[in-house]
Amino acid sequence: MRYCKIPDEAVRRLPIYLRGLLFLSEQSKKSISSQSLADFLGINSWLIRKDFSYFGDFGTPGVGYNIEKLIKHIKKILKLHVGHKVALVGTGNLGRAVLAYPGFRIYGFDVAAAFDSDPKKNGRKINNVVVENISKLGRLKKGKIDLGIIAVPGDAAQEIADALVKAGIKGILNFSPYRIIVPKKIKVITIDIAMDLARLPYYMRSN
Amino acid sequence: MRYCKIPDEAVRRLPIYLRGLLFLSEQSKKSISSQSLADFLGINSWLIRKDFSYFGDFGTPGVGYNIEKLIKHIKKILKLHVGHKVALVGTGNLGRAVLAYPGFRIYGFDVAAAFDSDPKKNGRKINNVVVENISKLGRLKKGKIDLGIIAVPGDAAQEIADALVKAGIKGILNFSPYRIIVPKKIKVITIDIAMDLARLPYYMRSN
DNA sequence: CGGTTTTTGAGAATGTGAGCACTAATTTTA
DNA sequence: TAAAATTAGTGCTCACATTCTCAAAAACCG
Ligand SMILES: NC(=O)c1ccc[n+]([C@@H]2O[C@H](COP(=O)([O-])OP(=O)(O)OC[C@H]3O[C@@H](n4cnc5c(N)ncnc54)[C@H](O)[C@@H]3O)[C@@H](O)[C@H]2O)c1
Ligand SMILES: NC(=O)c1ccc[n+]([C@@H]2O[C@H](COP(=O)([O-])OP(=O)(O)OC[C@H]3O[C@@H](n4cnc5c(N)ncnc54)[C@H](O)[C@@H]3O)[C@@H](O)[C@H]2O)c1
Repeated sequence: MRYCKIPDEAVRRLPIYLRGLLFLSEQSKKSISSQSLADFLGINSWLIRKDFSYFGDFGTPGVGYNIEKLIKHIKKILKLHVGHKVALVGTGNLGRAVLAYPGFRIYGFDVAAAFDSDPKKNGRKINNVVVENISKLGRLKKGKIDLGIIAVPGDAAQEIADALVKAGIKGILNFSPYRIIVPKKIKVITIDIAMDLARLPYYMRSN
Repeated sequence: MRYCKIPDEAVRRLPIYLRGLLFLSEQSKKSISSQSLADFLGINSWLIRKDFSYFGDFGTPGVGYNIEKLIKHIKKILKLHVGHKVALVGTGNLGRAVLAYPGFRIYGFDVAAAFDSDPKKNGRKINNVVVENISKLGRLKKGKIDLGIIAVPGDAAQEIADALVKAGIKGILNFSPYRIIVPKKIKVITIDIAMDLARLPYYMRSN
């Protein structure tokens, strides 16, 4: 199974594993069995073993997986072994929450630039990042920023996406509920909070 | 295929359809073909037809689907035909963004209560909702609130989840990156923004 | 009113992932 | 050193989801 293409669903789980392993690493644990990790994360042990086996032999039978080795490898697969700079567009309520959130750092992300069209917001400093005018977005190219977060109203999302692509961004995290169209080589992940909330009642038991 | 169980993946798409249909309805459109809807939403037409066919015959060959009828039916399936009141716990950056967001209303949600443990935040009014002390969470039962949103730091998420369940909540939207354990009949949907961002670099083309 | 176009709905084929069971490898223990 | 215990790795099966194809149904048009 080695050297296979990693299934999308497994890729989706890798950040979960990574967060758990980083936590264990901080506690100075050296290795862990798939069963213990399974109990810790609430994921079946065989699924963990299968996922890990997609990218090579890392476990030692009778012992488990070397945590540091695994962290390094998962980071490499997710391309998180190098840090990434992120540009945020839209410093409204959600955008400010993103700017203030320290939790992106464990994955090596640095929200290094922020833009807004509202002149009243330009110049404000949030978490050491100065909010620039949206017209400055083109200058991104020099900054080694390769990811963008869209937190503007839906009807502005497409034009911002176009601008980000033009500025050389390789991936976009989109919070707006609008579909955005980009060149095939650019990956877009959309988080639509209202939509996720909307499928919650479906699963409610009425009892 | 009528009266079949609807696959989870189809349920995940229903809110997308619903949003699109509500938009078209506002434009006074009466009916739409699966192909036009497909172009509009960026989803394949046969997938739309298959999803709709899970819950009955609604289309008219040669014409398409009646928009109002479809909206009503999708709402019923998602149990959105009755409005839902939502309790928010944690009025930090993300919580405040949720409170201020008007977009939940199209799905019939009303964020009707907010709680925080920080006394400095208690009593503040955000978007017509007064932030109450977390100790008041138990009183929820009288308020017909059936959904909860967790926007507290990860290490407090489990205790809040327990409190929400005790207060009679039927479903939880969890923004914290921690796993929370609840009785089987309670549905939890977790949105982990950092994790979604973390799998973006994987898809980056290095060209 | 009959032929043509549009469009649905369902079944078949294909692809993908989850779940399970078993094998093999390594360590621990007697 | 040999047996037992632990644990990783992988092949197999089943369920589910996507994709494709096509016949039947309805509307439209001349
Ligand atoms: N806040 C939530 O809970 C929530 C939930 C679901 C979806 N969303 C979506 O997330 C996005 C942001 O939400 P929000 O609550 O932060 O909205 P918001 O109105 O608070 O902020 C939007 C920000 O974008 C800026 N902006 C508008 N047009 C712009 C443009 N063309 N270029 C640059 N900046 C521009 C505005 O000045 C404002 O600062 C929206 O698309 C919203 O639909 C938010
Ligand atoms: N902001 C983001 O962009 C972002 C991204 C990913 C994940 N998250 C997660 O979302 C959650 C909230 O994030 P945030 O940025 O709003 O954090 P925040 O620190 O701004 O807000 C947390 C709020 O919870 C309150 N709180 C703490 N303990 C509590 C308790 N026991 N009961 C009630 N209230 C309590 C605090 O008083 C504070 O108001 C966190 O779990 C965070 O990890 C946030």
